[in-house]
Amino acid sequence: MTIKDLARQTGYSVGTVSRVLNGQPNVSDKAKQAILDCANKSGFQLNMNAKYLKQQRGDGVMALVTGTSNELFAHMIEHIQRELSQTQYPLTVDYLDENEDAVHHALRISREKKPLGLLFLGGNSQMFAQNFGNVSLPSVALTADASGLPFPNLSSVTTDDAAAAECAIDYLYDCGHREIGVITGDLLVSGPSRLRYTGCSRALVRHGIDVSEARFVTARYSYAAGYDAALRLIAKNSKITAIFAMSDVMAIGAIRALHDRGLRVPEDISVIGFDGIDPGTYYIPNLTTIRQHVDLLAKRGVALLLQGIENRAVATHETVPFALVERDSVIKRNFREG
Amino acid sequence: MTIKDLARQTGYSVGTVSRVLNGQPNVSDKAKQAILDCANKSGFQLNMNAKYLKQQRGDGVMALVTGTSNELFAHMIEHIQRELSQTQYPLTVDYLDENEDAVHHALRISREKKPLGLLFLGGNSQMFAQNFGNVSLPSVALTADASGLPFPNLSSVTTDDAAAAECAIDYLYDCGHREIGVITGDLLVSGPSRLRYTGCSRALVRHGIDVSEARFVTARYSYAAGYDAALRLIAKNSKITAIFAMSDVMAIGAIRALHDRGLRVPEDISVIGFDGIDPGTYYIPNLTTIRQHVDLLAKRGVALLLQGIENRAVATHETVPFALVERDSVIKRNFREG
DNA sequence: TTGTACGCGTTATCAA
DNA sequence: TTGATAACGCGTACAA
Repeated sequence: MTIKDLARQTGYSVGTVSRVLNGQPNVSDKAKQAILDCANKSGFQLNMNAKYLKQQRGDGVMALVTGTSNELFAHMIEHIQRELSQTQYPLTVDYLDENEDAVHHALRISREKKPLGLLFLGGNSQMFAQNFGNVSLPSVALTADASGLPFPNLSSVTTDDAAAAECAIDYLYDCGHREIGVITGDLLVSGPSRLRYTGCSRALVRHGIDVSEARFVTARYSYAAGYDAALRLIAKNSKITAIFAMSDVMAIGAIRALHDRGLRVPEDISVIGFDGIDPGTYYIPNLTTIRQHVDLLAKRGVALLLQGIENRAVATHETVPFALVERDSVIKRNFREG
Repeated sequence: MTIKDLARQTGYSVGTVSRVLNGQPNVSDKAKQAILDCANKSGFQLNMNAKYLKQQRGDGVMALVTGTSNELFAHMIEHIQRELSQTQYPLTVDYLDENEDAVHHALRISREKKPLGLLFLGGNSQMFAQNFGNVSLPSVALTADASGLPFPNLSSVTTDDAAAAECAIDYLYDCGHREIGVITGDLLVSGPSRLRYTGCSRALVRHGIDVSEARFVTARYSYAAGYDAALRLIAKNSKITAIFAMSDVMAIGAIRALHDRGLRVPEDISVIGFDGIDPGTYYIPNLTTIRQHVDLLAKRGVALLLQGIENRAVATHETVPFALVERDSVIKRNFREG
């Protein structure tokens, strides 16, 4: 079934059929009726390959999500969808593997589907630095800070990761914790992790706590890695009374590990996470965390993208508020020292 | 950058360039070198629209995953990937929204990308029943039983959901529970849920427990829905000592709800889940569950697909073993009655 | 071993 | 308001 067949069956030409199918003007109601009827009856679908091949400019925006099962991004996509549904731009989402190069993919997409704009969820800034120069579409990076990058068409919206991490450490300190451990993401590949590390250091120094290597362990963003990391951390430093994990997923893995070692959370060790995803809400103990403002991230991201598309606005870099969510995985210690 | 440009730059013709890019024979090493060099240097990428449009038959298989953030399917995809990497068939994965029609999408894919075979993860059997007649590619449904359907090109691999649910109820019974509640999926849309319901009934009847409406509540497969469902269940039937939730996600939501009502799990109420996904492993209490054999599901699914592709084998319907994973969310009751 | 030319299904331009 | 026809970028007979 092609538009050619539709044309033959209805007695019109492919030109007219195409115009009807794309809702273009200058078609008689009679033709529209006949063609639409026939299309529905036969379950006709346009071949997008041909459409994209011919079309020199699409009409939607595309979101590139790096890292499949990522709760945070999943929610963000929902909000983006909602924002975009207020506009005329359809959204298409592509899911990429953790280790795929989002920018590389963006290049292909630009040529093939020719969207009006690009939304990057995740992906590390090194990718952007290296290859983004070749993409010419208005783009915005969500949760990856691009403010240091020299691209006039790449905006970004992020949580202030450094400040947020600082807030987490401050909170632990205020609860009386002095021996604080941190489970970080991979500082080499994750921009947000680096920023959060910076925030941690700043807070620790400010409180007169040494920023020794013994406080930090690195992990991938998974339950299993968090589990493992917690074990390494308490092996390295047995006096720890509180842990800041740079994601909720790692925090949950960590709590489980402590539990399996016979340590109670929060009575023996407190744990604070980062992100504010669903599973933390349903965990026992209810996970104390720094919540990223997912809907604002989405809302501002879409707004900046539209500005880029409609006003050719130059790249802007925004930061969005976060929130400390006090729940049950951090406890106040009785402390004598201050 | 098109193959035309590559041809011009290297002095060869588009025919030769195309042959090189597709690794076809009858090309001089010299030409191969020159063209590949030039392609790499310029970061050339084939336009897949044009490729698919022209190609009358692809060379890979496609997996259609219904329901984005679904842990079970995410793992299954990994295993499928692994299986397929042993073969010559590249895998492409498409993620569909919960409420999209996978078969509809399959139809489009068949025409546009022309894969050799289709793998359906999720999707309900009503879709298959209604529209699958139009797809002619060898296909296999994973976790959706298609044995009742009259399609010679649609195989299926499932866990024996009825037996598995029966096992869950038996286990609760053996642990001394008599007042058992069940959180089901939507019986109207979910085939597996219906089968599990059947298994539940069978086991309850066998144990002389009434199959009253008061034991059952329906929920979507989410934490929040599980939470809500547990509340409804204990409101309906306050004597319940054990709950079988038809997914781990619902089970976790349920445990949280019970916890918030001041009920301890498993001391006051036991909970058993279904699936065997990661979060259950890291939950506290460690979630007792019926584990689906994800890697076998993947392995057999791929095997059946290959048989369909390579031997035009007629559809086969298999069942794969499950496992009762005894962990900490179910407790043995002291019971007097037997 | 290489080049030429046609067609995949659509959009878009131009003439009718 | 409609119809013919030229692209879009590629694969592939077929000819050279």
